Amino acid sequence: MNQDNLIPIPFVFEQPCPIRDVLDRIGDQWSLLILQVLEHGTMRFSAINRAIGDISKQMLSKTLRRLEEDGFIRRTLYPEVPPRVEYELTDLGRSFLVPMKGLVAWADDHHRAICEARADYAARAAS
Amino acid sequence: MNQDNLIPIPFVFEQPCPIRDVLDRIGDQWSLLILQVLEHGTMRFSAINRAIGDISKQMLSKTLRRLEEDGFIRRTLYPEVPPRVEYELTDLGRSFLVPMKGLVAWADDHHRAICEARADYAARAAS
DNA sequence: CGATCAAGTCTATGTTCTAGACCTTCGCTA
DNA sequence: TAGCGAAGGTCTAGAACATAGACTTGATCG
Repeated sequence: MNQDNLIPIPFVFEQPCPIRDVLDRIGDQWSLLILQVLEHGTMRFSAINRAIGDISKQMLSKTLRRLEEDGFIRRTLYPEVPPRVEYELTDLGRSFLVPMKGLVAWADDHHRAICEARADYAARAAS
Repeated sequence: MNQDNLIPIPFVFEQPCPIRDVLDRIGDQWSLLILQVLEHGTMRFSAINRAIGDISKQMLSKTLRRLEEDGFIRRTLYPEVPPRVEYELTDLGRSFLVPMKGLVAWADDHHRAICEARADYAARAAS
């Protein structure tokens, strides 16, 4: 019935799995980008919006809320008119930047190789 | 018209941006998970499927194709019946594991803190 | 009086993901 | 000899999610 005893699988995620839990939250289109932007200091909603450029306000709002929920960022509302809201990294968020910078550096270093791989793939697909 | 000269923004992504290019591809629900699974060696389609557990075949197929396109993994088809297809990391893919392991280690180390942050947030939301 | 600001939310529309049926070709079983 | 199951997918229908853009709120400016 189950193949697992016939064909051994080298690796299976236990469920629930802490890595998956974190990666599922952080591994989306926008979270890493937002954290990267906030590295440069406290920022207001619209400033983050403009820094990223092509994120919708709804998605930004939702992602910020999730990052706040997970303790990566702190949200401070100043009840002025018009309202002012500032976002900044928490200690947890700042500590996350360390492994993330490794990822970003890798991306920077290997971007050319990836582009070449894409060109190769396209060339092979065409033939 | 444009606020950028009135309110300085500490950070703006240039477009096109290599970091965004890589992060947009790798930063999805499944790519990191698949690469992590493949760290343990060459695997067949259905083995990856079972290792991850809750990915749909379509998504797995699509994500594998994208990873292959970007040069992270190599796909080898053995024209037997039934067909056998094996996936393995390329050198590029393996080099990516280095920064990724940092991320995974961080996730492991800080999972508890994140869970606490979530509980705090829920408690504050309830009150 | 009307426009404008910031930080969102709401809505309509469009894109993407999921679950599950289906395809192929062969060997095995009944 | 008819039918089943295997592997690695693809196809389809429906659900979930993302986007663009209008709308809100209340003080301030012209």
